[in-house]
Amino acid sequence: MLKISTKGRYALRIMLDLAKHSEEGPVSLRTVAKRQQITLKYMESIMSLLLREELVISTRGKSGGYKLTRKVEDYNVYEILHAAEGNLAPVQCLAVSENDCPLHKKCPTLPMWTGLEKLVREYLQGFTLDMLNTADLPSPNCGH
Amino acid sequence: MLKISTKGRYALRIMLDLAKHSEEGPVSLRTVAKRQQITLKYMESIMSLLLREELVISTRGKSGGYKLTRKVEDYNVYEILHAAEGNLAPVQCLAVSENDCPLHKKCPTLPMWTGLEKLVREYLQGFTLDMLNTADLPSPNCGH
DNA sequence: TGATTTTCTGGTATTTTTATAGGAAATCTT
DNA sequence: AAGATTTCCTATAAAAATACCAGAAAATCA
Repeated sequence: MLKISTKGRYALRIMLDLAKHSEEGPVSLRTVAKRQQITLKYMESIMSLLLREELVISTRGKSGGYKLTRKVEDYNVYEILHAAEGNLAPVQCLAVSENDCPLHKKCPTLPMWTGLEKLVREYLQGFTLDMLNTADLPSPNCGH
Repeated sequence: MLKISTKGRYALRIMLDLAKHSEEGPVSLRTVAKRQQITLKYMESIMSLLLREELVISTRGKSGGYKLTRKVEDYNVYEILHAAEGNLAPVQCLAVSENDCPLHKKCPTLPMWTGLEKLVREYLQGFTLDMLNTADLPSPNCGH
C-alpha cells in the first residue's frame, strides 16, 4: 500500500544516529539500540544490508562498532531506503531488470507507474542526512 | 516497500474495463473476469470496496452487473487506489486521523513524509480513467 | 418459477514482514 | 595469554498482510 516498512524507517533512524555520534570513533549497536529503542538483533540484520551497500563501515571487537563511510551531506534518503528495502518501484514489472511483460508496449498504466517511480526517487534523493539532522530530534524518536 | 498491491492494480484494471464497456448497460463480473484474467471471487471482494465508496453502482439479478456512477473523465487514479487499498500514506503516523505521536513536533523526518504523501497524491490525482483508456489496452493486460 | 447475478459471511493458504536465538569470528584491553 | 566486547552468520518463529475459495442468501429479470 505504498508503505515504507519498519526496516527502511529503522535504517534511516540508525543512519541519523550514526551521523550524530560517529565523529569520535565507531558507534556500537548497543548504544544505538538504547537510544533508538530498536532491538539489537533486528538492528544487526539491518546493518548487514547497509554494510553490503557500503553505506557504513564496521570494526569488530571491543570498542568496535559502525561508522559512516562518507560525509553526512553526501547521503541521500533514497539510497538508504533502497539499501534497506530493496527496490522501491510501485509495481513489479518496473523492478525487474529486463522488462519481461509481453504487453508492456501496450500497457496503458505503465507510463504512469514509471513516472511515479521517478517522482518518488527524485524527491527522496533531494533529502540528505544532514538536512534531516539539523531538525535535531530527541532520541529516541517516534518511529518514523 | 512502496508497492501497490494487486488489490489496487486489479481495482484499476476493473475500472478501466468498466469504463470501456459500461455504456450499454451493466457489466457482469463474469465477463470482466474473462477479459482480465482475475478470479471471480477475488474480484467480488474488490468490488465491495469500490461499491462502498460509490465509485460503481450495482444491479443484481439476470443481466445485472456493475456500472460507473460518473463520467470516465471524473475519476482519478488516486481515489480508485485509495478505495481499494485504504490509506496510501507512506508511514503510519500520517495515516491516523489525529496525530498521536507524542514527538511529532520534533520528528526530523515527518515533513519529508508529509511532502512525499502530497507529491504522490497529487500525481495520481492527475490521471483520469479516460486518459489511461485512450492508450487502448488489449484486454487482458499485463497485470499493472 | 427458474435462471442469473450480486452480496454476504466466513474461512484458508501463501507470502512477506518483523523479530528473535545461538553461537562463531574478530578485535581490543588488561 | 585471557577475558570482554562487538560484529557477523545462519536458522527459525511469530505476526501481519495478501490472495483466494466455498456456499448460500437476496435480488432481479424473463
